[in-house]
Amino acid sequence: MSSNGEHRGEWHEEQQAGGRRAEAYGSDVRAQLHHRVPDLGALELLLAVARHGSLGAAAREVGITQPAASSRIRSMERQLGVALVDRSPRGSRLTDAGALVTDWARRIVEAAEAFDAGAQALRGRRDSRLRVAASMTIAEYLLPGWLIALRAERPDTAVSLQAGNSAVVAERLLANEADMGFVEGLAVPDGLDGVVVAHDRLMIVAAPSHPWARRRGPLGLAELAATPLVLRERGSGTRQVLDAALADHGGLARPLLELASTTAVKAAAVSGAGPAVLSELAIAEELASRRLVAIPVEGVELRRDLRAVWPTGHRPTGPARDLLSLTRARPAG
Amino acid sequence: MSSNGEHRGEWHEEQQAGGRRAEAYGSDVRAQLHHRVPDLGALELLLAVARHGSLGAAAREVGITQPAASSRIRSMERQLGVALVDRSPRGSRLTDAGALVTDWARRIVEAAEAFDAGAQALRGRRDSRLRVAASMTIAEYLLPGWLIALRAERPDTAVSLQAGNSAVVAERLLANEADMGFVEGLAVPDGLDGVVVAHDRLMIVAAPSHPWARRRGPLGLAELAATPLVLRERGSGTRQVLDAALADHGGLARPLLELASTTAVKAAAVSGAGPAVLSELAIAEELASRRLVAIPVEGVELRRDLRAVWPTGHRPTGPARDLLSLTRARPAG
DNA sequence: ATGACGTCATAAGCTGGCCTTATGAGCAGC
DNA sequence: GCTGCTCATAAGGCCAGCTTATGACGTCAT
Repeated sequence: MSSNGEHRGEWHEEQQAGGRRAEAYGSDVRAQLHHRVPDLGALELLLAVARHGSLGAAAREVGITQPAASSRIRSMERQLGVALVDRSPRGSRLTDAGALVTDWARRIVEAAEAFDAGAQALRGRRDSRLRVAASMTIAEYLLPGWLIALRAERPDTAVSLQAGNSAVVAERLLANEADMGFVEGLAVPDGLDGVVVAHDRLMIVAAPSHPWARRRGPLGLAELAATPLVLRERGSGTRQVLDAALADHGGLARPLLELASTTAVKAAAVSGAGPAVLSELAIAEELASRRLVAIPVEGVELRRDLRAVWPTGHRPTGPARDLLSLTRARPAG
Repeated sequence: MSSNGEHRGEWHEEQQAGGRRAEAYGSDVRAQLHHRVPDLGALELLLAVARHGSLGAAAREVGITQPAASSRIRSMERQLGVALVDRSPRGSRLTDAGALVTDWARRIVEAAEAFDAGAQALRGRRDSRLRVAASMTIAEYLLPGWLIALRAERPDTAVSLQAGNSAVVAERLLANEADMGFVEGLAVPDGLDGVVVAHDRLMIVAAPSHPWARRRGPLGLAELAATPLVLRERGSGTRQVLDAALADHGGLARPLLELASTTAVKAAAVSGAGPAVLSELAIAEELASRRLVAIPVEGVELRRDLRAVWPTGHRPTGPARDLLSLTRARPAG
């Protein structure tokens, strides 16, 4: 957040043209996503239609009446300008375009599920059956998925989440204010036991337009160390790992940009500011869609262990064990 | 969806104190995501608040008034049961929980952007400046990201999209009803030229609970061939590649399940039905969150080339070239 | 100190979207 | 032809979210 506020800003100037309603909305109402994307309810309904092959059945699933579903799908088709379902007296099937739209919709709904799982844990009461404390990276990228999986297996487990750095996690666990913790970093904090549940690899990434994206061989360490990069600020977790790994290669060059959040670094890299170093967790989607390209580097593995932790001697039991078993890394590489 | 719905409900009971409503909706209203997840407009507003550090400024960005923003954020906090922003007379900053929620929200908004980019192209008129024909896999997973990137670089390029198999893509191109195509598969259709823009690797995946997820070494080819898998139906693109690759190892065992869509295969695998074979594009997120685990296999690379194609001799120019340059794979492996 | 400008909150009123119920029409199978 | 499924249309109600108008609080410059 913050920090990447410059290469935007061209476009919300005209929005305030001022005046009343018609003007207040400005001429580019449609710059807002939610005017062009159906709301979650409609998307859920569409997925239900895809599953059931019937508007009425879908309506029942989402708890509305058939006419409501009918009108909602219709207005979604109007909004998108695309026919989504073929209606017939014996049911409704998705059109080809509808199938595609449904797939895209599913991604939104999945993201919403992760949001929900996370938010629910964040609100979680102290009396939850499973109180989790986790580092930011883990809470942000991994935990929602785990919570969804946990919910699928043990629907009655109420989870609460507290996010913070390793020290906070340790403190919570030792004060018995959390049943299980997740930390990233090189060592297990004092007083805690733990197991590695995953590895977070730091990757060198660049926009596809960057020359490095066209290299033939992997990057040499010296070259990496000599190139100004987009980085998190000194002191951050990822920066520590990076500094440590390159210490005996002369250390890093002066950064091209130092930004305060993972998101800002990512945005800078995507927009072509320069090569950046980011957790693979943060960039899975950008890699898949080729908004970013991973640059192989010779001779370093910038790995960081992600661990589940608990107070020494108190192996997790009950819900905590359920969660742990979901997250266990497979032993081999 | 479904599955949960009981261990909550303490706190938005009172929101609809009204009598009849409660019944019309049925008792498990809250099973629906959109009752627990703020709508897109609210999420966009939250992101704007994060960027600007001020409710008023955020309100201006999204084109509403400050009181509207204030009330919207507040009701989002009520809905989630979590304080998201610290208000002060000199601005508003996200709380820790708010930062986390904002990160989760960003994923939803990004998915919505992809949806929007795709839907817009799908609706696109024949007179668009760039008419694209693409295979399903590419249209589903890759194209939205490319379109977002293209829009960022050339905001005035109107794109239209037609999805279909290789034959359809070829036909469109040759009839000059498309300016550029994308196909997956082993060969370039007759009459077309093309370049490889990406590689789609088929991966063997299983739920983390599956024994294969705990193997030490990679899987042998023979063992793979002997194990019933969850697969797409015979004739599908992924199935062809798989059958070809394993032909000289005795071919595949009888499938455990044959399903009609990638989504269905994925769902079966995640739910632990058995190991499945899926495009890496389809499972990036599941791998990152460990809902699925990739099983390394000895001695095969199930690769499939993804190519940009055009009628022989008509190298892409103008908008088509812009798009192509976004998608170009880097030469090395 | 005092006013100007920034922040956010509260109150009252309008409106549009989405829901409901009630009804009708098309097609399949006994 | 009846029964059961499908979807569509019409009329009416309610609520969420918007607007404008106002007030209170804090900071900074005069």
